[in-house]
Amino acid sequence: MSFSQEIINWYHPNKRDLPWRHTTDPYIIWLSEIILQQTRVEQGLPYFYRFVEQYPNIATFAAAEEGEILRLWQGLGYYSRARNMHKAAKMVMDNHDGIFPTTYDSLIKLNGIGGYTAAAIASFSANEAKPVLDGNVFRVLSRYFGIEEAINTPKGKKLFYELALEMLDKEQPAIYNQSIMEFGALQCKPQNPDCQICPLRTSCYAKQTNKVNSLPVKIKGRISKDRYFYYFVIMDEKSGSIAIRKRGPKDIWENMYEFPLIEQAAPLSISELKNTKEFNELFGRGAELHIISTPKKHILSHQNIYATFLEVSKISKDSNKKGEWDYVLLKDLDTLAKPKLIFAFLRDYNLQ
DNA sequence: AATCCGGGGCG
DNA sequence: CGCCCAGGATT
Repeated sequence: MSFSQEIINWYHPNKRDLPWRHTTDPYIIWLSEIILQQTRVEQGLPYFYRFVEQYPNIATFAAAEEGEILRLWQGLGYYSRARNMHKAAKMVMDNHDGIFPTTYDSLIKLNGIGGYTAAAIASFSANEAKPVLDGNVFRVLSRYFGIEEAINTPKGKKLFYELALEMLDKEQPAIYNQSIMEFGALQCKPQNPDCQICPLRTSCYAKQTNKVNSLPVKIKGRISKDRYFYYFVIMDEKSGSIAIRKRGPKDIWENMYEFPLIEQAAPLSISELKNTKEFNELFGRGAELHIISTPKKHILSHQNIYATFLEVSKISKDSNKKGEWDYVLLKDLDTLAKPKLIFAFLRDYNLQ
């Protein structure tokens, strides 16, 4: 039996019952595919339900404010996905008459949709014969066929794409694409796959040559930078407000909310912090500082953030000249999209 | 071609 | 701690 047929035969009795597998609505499939980018099914599932309920169709999604979408996305990470979805939704309303496209060539032009997602939506919603190429597919193909070319180089991606296209069952691309991804997720897992029960074990190159743990090949990487954030909690007791700022572009957490901060490349003591030019510009010389929490390590894909939260009082009257922050009522804080680091702090210190 | 962009789970 | 996850955009 062919590789493709074996994969499909494995799928039917072993597949998970996932909500986006009960529809061919490209909008619903789009929601699920963007949520699942670099995200495990179990982590994305609750977000998928919330988005479908809040925005049941493309029109309601496009009509929402970006901040509202970001707030619903809060905690899931890679927030450019949410911002790009909003742009894509508006593009569908403006350029496609509100009808979500189902062809690969139309989909690939939408913000946040690349080769993988375009192939996924086109095949799942309209059975277009385009192969998906995600982490699961790279792994299954490299192991089964013994491809030692790195999966994260242009040369490797081209090689794997050609193989993926060759293996694609053109008669049933939707089922085949689902099958090979599910096979990678459940059977041909990254770590410690149980090859003894794999239906492909006798013809699998990696299994037969004992290379399961060394495939796929991936060029290393990921040097993490250390950043030290000193967050200032400024309460206005009379109005029940707290100081908040919105992050700008070209850095992490674009358009999300946090406290006023001073960032350093190296750790500082509290007295050193008070003597910085930045501190004086923000608060003036008479301001008082009290540590709320010791440095908390927050790990992102390319950086380690060490965040210290400090309470500031007795700030001078002419502080905040540059409008670094706004005051927001504590009761309204929940409506703003905040990174995990911030909303976890608010929760832990009962400010929310 | 390389780097950036989150957060979580697992061994 | 390092690796990986239904990747894509930017430089």
